[in-house]
Amino acid sequence: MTLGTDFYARSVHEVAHDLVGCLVSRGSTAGRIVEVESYHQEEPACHAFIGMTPRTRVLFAAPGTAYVYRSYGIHACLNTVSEPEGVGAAVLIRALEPLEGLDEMRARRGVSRDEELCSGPGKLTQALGIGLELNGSSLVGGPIRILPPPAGLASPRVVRGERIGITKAADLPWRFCDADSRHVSRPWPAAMRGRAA
DNA sequence: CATGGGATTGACT
DNA sequence: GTCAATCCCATGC
Repeated sequence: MTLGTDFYARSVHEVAHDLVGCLVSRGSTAGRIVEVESYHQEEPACHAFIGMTPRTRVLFAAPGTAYVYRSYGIHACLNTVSEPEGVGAAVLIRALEPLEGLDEMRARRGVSRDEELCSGPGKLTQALGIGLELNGSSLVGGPIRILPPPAGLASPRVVRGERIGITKAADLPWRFCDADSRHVSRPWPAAMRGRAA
């Protein structure tokens, strides 16, 4: 059913790549992952770079744990803790294609267009009703569930590029997008969309 | 104990 | 394109 612990206990970049096309489900809402970014403790843009503190504790927890943090004092962002336990690494879920519970999402978001519901890390947590209280919860049988891509559906073309909105280590190509989705937070320049990663 | 910054968003010029 | 809102927590005195 949901992706298991072994799926997350790998290189965080492989996990990020493979998460594109998977489903995120919470309550009666669900969406398909179309954009992610990977973060690793060895690199200064990662919250775990400073080591284990009360704030970063969850990043070092068991693979398959949800790391939810507050961004700019306003938004919640959802990550999947990856790599073996003790390594601080996670994949930030940046955008979804809404699939189920669209009316509930519209009510929570206060907008109606499908493309505005989950096209950003702070937007999708609001649309799915994910708050800081879910920090540290399990993605393997917890209130948030991540499912493999529906059988029979073509695998997405994944394009790779630089991460968005960070000031440190901004040159690392650790952002992964569905090249053909209209639901990403920032559309890729058409010229760069030609080749899959 | 005070201060500063941030993996964002939406409104406005 | 610019900019403010808003809060947790790491850091430094």
